[in-house]
Order: sequence, then C-alpha cells, then structure tokens
Amino acid sequence: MATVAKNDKKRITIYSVAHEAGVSLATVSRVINDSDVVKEETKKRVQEAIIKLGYRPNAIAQGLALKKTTSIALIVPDSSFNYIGKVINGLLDVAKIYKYSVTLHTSTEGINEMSEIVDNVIKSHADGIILYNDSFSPQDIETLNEFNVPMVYLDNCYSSDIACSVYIDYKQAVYEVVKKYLDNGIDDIVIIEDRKNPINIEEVVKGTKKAFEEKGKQFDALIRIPSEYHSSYNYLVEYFSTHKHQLVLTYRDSQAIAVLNACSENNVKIPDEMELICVRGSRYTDMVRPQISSFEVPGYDSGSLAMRIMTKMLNNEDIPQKELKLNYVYKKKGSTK
Amino acid sequence: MATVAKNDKKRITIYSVAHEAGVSLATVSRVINDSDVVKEETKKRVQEAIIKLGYRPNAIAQGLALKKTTSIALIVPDSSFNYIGKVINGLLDVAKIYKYSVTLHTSTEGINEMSEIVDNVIKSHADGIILYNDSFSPQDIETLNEFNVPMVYLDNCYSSDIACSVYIDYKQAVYEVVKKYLDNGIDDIVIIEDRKNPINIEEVVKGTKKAFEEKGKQFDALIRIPSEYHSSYNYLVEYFSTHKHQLVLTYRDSQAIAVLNACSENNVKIPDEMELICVRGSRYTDMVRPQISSFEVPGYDSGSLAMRIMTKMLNNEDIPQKELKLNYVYKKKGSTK
DNA sequence: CTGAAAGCGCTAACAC
DNA sequence: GTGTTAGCGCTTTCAG
Repeated sequence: MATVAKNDKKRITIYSVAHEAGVSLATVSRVINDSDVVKEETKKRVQEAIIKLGYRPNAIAQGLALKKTTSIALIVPDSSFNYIGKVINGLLDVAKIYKYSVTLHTSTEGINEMSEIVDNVIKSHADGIILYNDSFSPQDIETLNEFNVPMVYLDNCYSSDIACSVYIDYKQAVYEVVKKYLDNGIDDIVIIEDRKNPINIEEVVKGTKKAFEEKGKQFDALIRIPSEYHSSYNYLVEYFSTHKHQLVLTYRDSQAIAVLNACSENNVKIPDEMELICVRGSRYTDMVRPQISSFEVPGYDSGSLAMRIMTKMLNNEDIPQKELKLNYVYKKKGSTK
Repeated sequence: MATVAKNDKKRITIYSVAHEAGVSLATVSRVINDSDVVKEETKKRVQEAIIKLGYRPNAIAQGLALKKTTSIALIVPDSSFNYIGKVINGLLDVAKIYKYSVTLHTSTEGINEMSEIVDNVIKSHADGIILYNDSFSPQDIETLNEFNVPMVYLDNCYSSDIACSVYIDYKQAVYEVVKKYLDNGIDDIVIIEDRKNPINIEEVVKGTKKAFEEKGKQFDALIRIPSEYHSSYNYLVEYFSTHKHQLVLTYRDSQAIAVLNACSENNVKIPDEMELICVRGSRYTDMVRPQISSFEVPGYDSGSLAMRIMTKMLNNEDIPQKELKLNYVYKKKGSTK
C-alpha cells in the first residue's frame, strides 16, 4: 500500500515574492526578466526575496502570457538513437545555451502515425520543430508546413518560407568515391538497401548513377533486402555465399558491419577480394576489424548547427542560406585497398 | 535577406470553437475532455466546429489551469545515446500511450551542472522526472528530492517517499558468473574501469568481490584508465601488450570492443588465451567477431517499465514495490570458452 | 521608477 | 445539459 506522497508543498509564486519584498508583482516580473530599469535597491530586495523563498518562475505561465514556450520539438525515428547520439548532443548543447528545452518525439518505421505526432507537437505549442527523419513523405512535409511553425530539417535538403535544412550531400560524396573506382576500372559496385533510410540511400544511388553515366555506363545494382528478412545480416550471409562484387556500399554502420560479418562467414576476404565502404561512418565502424572506410560526417556539428538556425528563425534573424550543406571527409580505413 | 515568415495566422482558441458551434466555452471544454454528459447533438455540433476550424487545445493553457503539464523530464548523460537507445524507445512508447510528452535533458560528465538541470526541470513544471544517470551523487539526489516531484531512477537502485527505481542487479549478475569461473579454478580476473558509469562499475566490482570472498580470496584488480588517456582503447593496447589475464570484465559495449581490439593488436587470442565478458550487452557486442559474451539486459523493458511506474505515481496508484529489479540473461558467445 | 489591471487559453465549481 | 465566472502564474501596457 505504498502510494506516493503528494505534492502539497506551498506554491510559491510571483505573488509570494512580491509580498515578501514589499513590491508589486509587476516589479518582480521586471527583475526576473531584467527588463526596464528597476531601482538597484528594490531590485536587490526582490532578488533576496527570490532566493529566500526559492522562487522559480513557472515556465508554463510564462508560456501562456508570452504566447511562446521556449521549447522546440525534436522528431526522430525510434530506431535512430544508436547512430545519431552525437546529433542529439549537438542539438541539446545549443538549446541549453539559448534556454530552449527540447521535447522528444519518435516516429515508428512503417506505422503512419505522422498525424499523431503532428497533433502532439502542435498541441504542445513548441516554438519550432526539428525533424530528423529521412522517411517523411512530401505530403507529411506539406502537412507540417501548414502549421506555420518554424522547422529545420536535418539530414534532408529542403526549405521553404518557414523551413531550413542542414544536410550532408551524400550524393556528391558517393559520386566522388565511385568515380575514383570507375577511373580505376572497378565497376562491379553494389549498394545495400537500407529500409530505415530510404531517402538517403536514394542519394547514394543517385551519386553512383551519376558517376556511372559519366562513363557511359548504367547502374542498377541496388541489393534489396527481401521483406521477409528481419535482419539484413541473415540475408547478406546468404547473398554473399553466391555473389561477389568488387565494391559494396552501405549507408548505416550496422549494415556495413553486417556485410563484414557475412563475408567473414563466407570466407570472402575484405578488402582483398571485396572492398567495403560505409557512407555514414560512426564510432562502431572504427571499432570493428578491419575498420570500415567511410565518410566522417559531422554529427555533433549538424545537431548544433540545426539548433542554431532554429534560434535564428525564432528571432527573425537574417538567414543568408536556408539549405546548409555540411562538409564530409572520406576516411580510408582497412576495408578498402 | 531571407528572414522567415512570421506566424500570424489567426489564433483559433476554445472561444472560436464555442462561437462557431453556438455554445459556451465551457461546453467545448467538456467535449474535448469528454467529461460530464453533453447532449449528443451539441457534442456533435462542437466536434464539427473543431474539425472545421482545425482547433487543437493549447496544452500550455491546460497546464496552467490544471496545474499539471502532462510532461515528464528525462535526464540522461550526454554520452549515453549510443547504448540506451532502446531504453528511450521504451520510455517514449509508454509515454505516448498515456499522453505524456517527454523533455530531454543531458548532463555532461564531469561538469557539475546538476543544479542547472534541476533548475530547468523545475521551471518547466514537469510532472515527473526520470533519471538515467548513474553518476549522480547522493547529494544531487537529495537536492532533487526536495522539490517533491515524483521520480524514477533508471538503472540505479534507490527509492523514497516520492521516488521509485527500475534497475538491473549487476552485482548479482556478475557474482554468479564470476563464481562459476572461480569454481573452475579461474581467478585471474580483472575489471576495466568505466569512467562514464562509476556506480554500475562499482556494482560489478562488488559482485566480483563477493564471489572472491566466498572463496576466501581477495579481489582488487580494477584496471583504471589513467586520466591522460582520452580513449581507453589506447591505454588497453598498451596494457595488454604486457599483461594477460584469464578473464576480463567490462561494463559497456565499447569498452569490451576496445579490449577485443587491443588483444587482437597484441595477438592475444580470445577466448583461447583470454576470455572476455561485457556486462551490458548491446547490438554491437553481437556484431563484432568473436561475439562478446554478455548479459542481455532488457533495455526497452526497463524504459517502458520506468514510464509505467511514473504514470502510476502520478495517478497516486498503489505501487506494491518501489524498487523493481529486472531480469537479465547471461548469453554465452564466442568471447568465452 | 513602480503599481493596477487586462489578458494569454483553458478548467472547474457554481448557478440556472 | 449548459452558461457564468473565477482563477492558474505571468507579462505588459498604461497611469501615476
């Protein structure tokens, strides 16, 4: 029968402070926002009262009065925490600086609960929305735009009157590396599908196609994981027991590691018999052996930049560029020759 | 000069709906909370007005009026996203069911910003706090308790009038496995320090000590990573070039993988020459080769359970047990014999 | 410089 | 059943 103690502590509000300091609540409000010029002496008196009572302004009431919540909504796919940790860190660090709080919303792959998420976000009156979800449909985006709340898209290139984006040009990145391989006469190149990142894998394909086309060749070697396979690893083990390629590209770290393992399973030597590149490198692509060649993408920076842009939008500051392309660096590791 | 369009859409509030439907705002309030008995007909009229206007109740105003925000604060170490993704997923899924939103706060290792976080959480008037941070001091906990807001500690065993916890008994888990090794005459066992998880590593040590003591032996083989080493990997490579042990225990996945690599670097064969166990297994401990023996800890479940308990506390429901111990399963993989 | 008072959008008695 | 009204805690004109 252990219910939890109720919260019935005396509420201490702006009134309590006003009373304690012998001023009006307006004055208290002024000192906590240090707006206007309050006489140094009364200011001090109020501050003492605040300390004495342990007063903290109620952000909810402030939100109502100001019609803004100083909170921003972050929407990410529920399966992404493993590889976007740094992005979130960047986001939160900047949010903290600008006194924004962030609420977390996850979207589940496949389930179309977009409208539910939007509903929650709108009701919460977040001042802005940061969307890290590469599988949103144009229609979803349309829906979001209607609410006229500032947005920044992360890892997706898109902008509008009220939306900016911070992204990495995976197409270009992949184009460059594939081109180099083609130049060296290597053209048996395949890409592993990534169901959780359809749009980004599409960029990878585009970059590859571009490089191929420039050589007058055609590319259509996207390896799709049959839907009956829960884990791509199982399929890949099967696949690589009968297929071999010169170069394999994946998007996510876990896909690359799966390829690595599938090959080891089948005694395919990497990089000697087959090379492997993971587009979006992570700490884990560096932990396996051989380490996997990949693009070093600036996770933390993309997060912090996204939040910084958000604060600019919220302050109606000038935004010279609404689609911010981030730099990447190709890191050659042991999985390529 | 591309500033962002301002949000000057006409606000549609409960008044708009009342007007549109030709009823009072009280009635509208009733239908959106479907409290009381509203005549079916007027109810329908109101609902139509809601749809027509696209009205969404303002959670902030509700929060003010009800003195509760239906939001809970989640505090995690900023370095943890890589391995507690599932925990967060569990948390959020349950929160969604109960209509709670969750705001994210991160604490940075070393930096004592606890008071700042507390400040933000208190100001935000979150209805509850879920704390996943194993490096909080008893004093921090004391501080938090003062605010009299319901808390649940994740991965930490602690409870009070107003706090519950969901945790895994790492001490017992480790005790069991170490005991088995000792029974087999293996006693050259070391534990790798984990600076980011001091309390949990302490549990690991305790479990080991207990097993040792039962055999009349003493344990004091905690390998501390010298503070000048940023990455434990570098230190471990050095360490294992001159040391060898029968069994190595780590807490986190990345530490275990670092050991694996350090050994491979030094040509120490795992598991033949040395065995390795990672206490808190993850998808990555399964991805490396050999796969690392570990305890399968129910990340998702611990998250969802924590949130469920939170909702119970918030509803003043009966909580039969305030410290919930979760089950773990030892998974023998390739890193042990 | 400071106080009085009118909201912000919604809920919850309390009347009718 | 439904409307009226008094807050919830804070900001912000507008006076003084």
